[in-house]
Amino acid sequence: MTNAFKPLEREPAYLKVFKAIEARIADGSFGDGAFLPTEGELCAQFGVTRSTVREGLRLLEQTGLVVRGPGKKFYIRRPDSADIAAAASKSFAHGGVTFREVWDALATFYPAAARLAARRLSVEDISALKTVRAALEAAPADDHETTVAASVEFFQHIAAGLDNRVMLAMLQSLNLMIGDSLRLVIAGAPQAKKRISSAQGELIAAFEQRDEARAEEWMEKHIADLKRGYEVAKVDLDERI
Amino acid sequence: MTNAFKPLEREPAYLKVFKAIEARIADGSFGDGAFLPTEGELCAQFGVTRSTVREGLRLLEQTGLVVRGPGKKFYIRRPDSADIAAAASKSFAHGGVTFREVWDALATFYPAAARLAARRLSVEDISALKTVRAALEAAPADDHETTVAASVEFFQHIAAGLDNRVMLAMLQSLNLMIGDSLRLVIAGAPQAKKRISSAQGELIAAFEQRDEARAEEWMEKHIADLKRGYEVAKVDLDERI
DNA sequence: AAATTCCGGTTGTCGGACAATAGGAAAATC
DNA sequence: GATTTTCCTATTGTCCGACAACCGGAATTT
Repeated sequence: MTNAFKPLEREPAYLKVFKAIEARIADGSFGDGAFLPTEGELCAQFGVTRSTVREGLRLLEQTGLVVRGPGKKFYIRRPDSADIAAAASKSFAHGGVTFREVWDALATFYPAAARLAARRLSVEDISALKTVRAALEAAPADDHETTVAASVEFFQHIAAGLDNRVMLAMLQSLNLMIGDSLRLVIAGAPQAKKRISSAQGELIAAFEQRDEARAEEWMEKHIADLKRGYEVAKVDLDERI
Repeated sequence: MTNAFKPLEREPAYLKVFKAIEARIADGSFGDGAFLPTEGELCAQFGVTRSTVREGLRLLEQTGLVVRGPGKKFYIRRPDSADIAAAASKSFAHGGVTFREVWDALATFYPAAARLAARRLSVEDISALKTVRAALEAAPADDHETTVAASVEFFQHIAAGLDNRVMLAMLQSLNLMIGDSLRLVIAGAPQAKKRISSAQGELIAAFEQRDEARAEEWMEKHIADLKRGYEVAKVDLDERI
């Protein structure tokens, strides 16, 4: 029975529309920022109805390849690291990953990133880190909001300073996932702010001296410390995010 | 002019449909694997027409939260690491990241992952690695296809053995991005297969001895080696993927 | 009991319709 | 002439109704 026919692929038209437009965007037929043809034109070109075209456009929209304001035309926009990070962290949340997995990833990837950061961060990046830390220290002790924001922002700047969109997106998605829960940790541990500030100080020093080993070491400590705060705050690490 | 009205957010109905269903999936109202109501029912529940419902469903579909075979009902499916990795690598490609960025990320993250793997890989994982390596060695020297496949699969198994869906997805998306281009490298470098096999052997030994430092070191070497092959094959690392 | 036929429910696609709005052209105002 | 206002057109967001294709199961036949 080797001569049996394989089931022929019946692809819905809206999917074909999606793929066709996606391909054209990928190969650069539309410049960045260019407008997509109107729905009416797409109907004519593809020979399908507007309903079908619109379903295809919705697929495109969700991939982040095109965007539009209400009532306006679609325009092309390449997804940037923030988009990818947001989409990924959302998917992780839906996929039911646990806090443990996220912290695990942080503890594995961020020290390596810190090592690279010691090599790669520009002086502007480093002074931006100093600004973040200054904001942290200036905040009153009970201002948890600022502490959380400064803590995440510190990570954010390091990731951005690596000058690598792939790593940026990945580290950023980790940041997004811990961001909210970090609030609990910081609110629950009285001396959290002081310890964070101290770790940030060491990291900045290591970056300035281009001391990779020290940067890695302190990043490890910093993350382990934050994670410990989790246990103090009695958050179940095996809980879904 | 502080008392000015802010533009009121007019959210299209199809977006509301999307968000409503997404929220219900997230909070577990639908069990995993459960079927979504039919389009007709959703129309009735939301009080909108099928066209609108369908646009919302297309958004859902693209996020990977629901899937369906042709002509069948949607059912709920949590996105797994492979989905996230595929979506991310596609977005990276659209975002125009370069080979250099991907290799950079590989060289940063994989050695750290290897260190963790030395701690965490089960004996089954390790014997799976041995199987992959055996397949590589058994392949004829000019069978580039098998070499590429075994090379990627080796990485894949390490990532999977970390027992962490977040890291798995991230490493997997890196694997996807290099997969295709690795072909060039291996076809272009005569002794590539031998060097890959040797590195794999060292890595396996390190994993078996739970020697983190050695695992990290050889992973660094392995990746640097592959990357060097890139330069030999005269691939422009600053080219878009 | 097994195979066949039939049928209802569901999806994929179509065509047309209309209100709301963004953006530009034309007219009115200064 | 420059600015404001008014209008018009193109486009989107939504609706309605329709129909063919198809899946799955029930009813029928063998």
